Amino acid sequence: MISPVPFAFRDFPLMPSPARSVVTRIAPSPTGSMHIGTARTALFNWLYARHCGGSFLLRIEDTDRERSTEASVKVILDGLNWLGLHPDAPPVYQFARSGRHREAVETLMHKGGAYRCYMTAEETAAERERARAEGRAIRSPWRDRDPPGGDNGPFTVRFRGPLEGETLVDDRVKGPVLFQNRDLDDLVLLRSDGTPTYNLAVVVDDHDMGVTDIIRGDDHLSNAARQSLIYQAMGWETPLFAHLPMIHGPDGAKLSKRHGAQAVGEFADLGYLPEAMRNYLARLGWGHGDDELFSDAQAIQWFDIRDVVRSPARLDWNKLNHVNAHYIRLADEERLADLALEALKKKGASPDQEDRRRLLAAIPFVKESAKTLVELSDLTGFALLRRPLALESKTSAALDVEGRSLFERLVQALRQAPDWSPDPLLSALRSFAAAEGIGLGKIGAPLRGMLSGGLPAPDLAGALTALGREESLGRIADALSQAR
RNA sequence: GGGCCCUUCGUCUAUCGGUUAGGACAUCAGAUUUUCAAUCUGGGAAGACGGGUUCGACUCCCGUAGGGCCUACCA
Repeated sequence: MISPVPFAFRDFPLMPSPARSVVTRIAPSPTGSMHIGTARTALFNWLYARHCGGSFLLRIEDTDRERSTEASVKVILDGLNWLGLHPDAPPVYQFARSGRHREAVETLMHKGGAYRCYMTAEETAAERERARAEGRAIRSPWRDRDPPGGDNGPFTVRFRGPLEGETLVDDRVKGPVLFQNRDLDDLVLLRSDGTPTYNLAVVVDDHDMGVTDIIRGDDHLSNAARQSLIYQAMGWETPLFAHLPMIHGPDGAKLSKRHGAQAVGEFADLGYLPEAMRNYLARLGWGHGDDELFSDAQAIQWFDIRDVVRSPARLDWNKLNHVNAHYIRLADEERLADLALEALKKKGASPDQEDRRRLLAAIPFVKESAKTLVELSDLTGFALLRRPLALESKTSAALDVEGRSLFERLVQALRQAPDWSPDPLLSALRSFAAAEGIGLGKIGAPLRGMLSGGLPAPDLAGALTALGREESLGRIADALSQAR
């Protein structure tokens, strides 16, 4: 159970220019993890708000007291924070506003827009079955009954929707969508325990929060019709709707655990950078010509709700990896070192300052090829090994009498290098091979083995530089004496 | 069952009646080569199907098929 934190948005001047500044919101329910689709919806709301110079709000939809938990609220807050999508005001907790919701229902009852329904759970279930069989919406017998006198037992409050006519949802991504009012049922506004339901609470909160543009998943498209009716009954201006297609797994089915990841926290653990997620997610369902890799500033500048795609998209790990690799190359090396350190800790290691120093030295030589932070930390593993390294058999095999003397000469050549950095080291290696009349491959493989102990490593000059002069020569010396 | 939404290369997408249907990821071939990767060059790859409308349809309309959402005192 979460303890609601009351928040009055009147305290926060959200609309500096009250005229018609854009207000968007993300409204997740804290009932588990934060789905990647929710993250994308948040991203689009954020991009749109930023593009329009409006505000982006967060509302926690915790009216389901059974399923809402405080831990899930934290997951949402952490997820948005990690993604860098910071709301412009403290979160609104929906449950804390239930008094206001009841007040709205009260108003609606006075206007004749709602009524008490005394159907029992069994009666409702039976009516639902009948309605389904007859291919019509569920109807309550209490709709047109005179206000019942006496005690008829527990009741819900239902919306009295129009039986005729039609409701247009002029969706900005789906286009105009027409609903026949007779197909819409009288939804429950207040449960028999007096708590408000979702469809009522969204409308009241969105109105009170001044939300001008509702951008959400298209699983809410038909709800938009019901909600429009409530706005009208309340005499409130209906916001603009934009319903985003959903994100599916690589196989086109609803994205779930079995597709590798589903929650934003999992993507973080898998080693994806938040800026890569923003870029990739932006391209899922939205595009700006042929642009694939772009900054937040560009996305904000370019974002237009009219360019949002109508059809659902599938999560593509290959492309995500590609985008992530791009941002790893761009990332600051100190930051990457810290992130790689975290990845190491998650694997159970307990790296120290010396490890961080070695990591940082190696990162410039591996950041070009790492697709994720996990890979990045794997690729730097060779640098973290402590002397003496265990040699692979194929390495020691190359160190027979002849091999040892070859590498002793190589050590001399390396010592002559004017500077311990990639270019001089590479030319030292090349001219040594030429002087010996052998190919680089002849010395490359064993040398790599001596330096990395068999772990993946960058190119030779890079590996030597990453390790530094002392460590490199030390590892070679270890190997030579070991092979003796 | 009813209502609604969706359908361009394997994937993400461009096209907004007239294009050799473009790009990106993936894939294949080649180059490079000191493992793996990265990188470079090149290739293959698409309008679900059937009807219309039109001089001309990926683009507009209708139907079919296939996905999806809603149809809760969940959100």
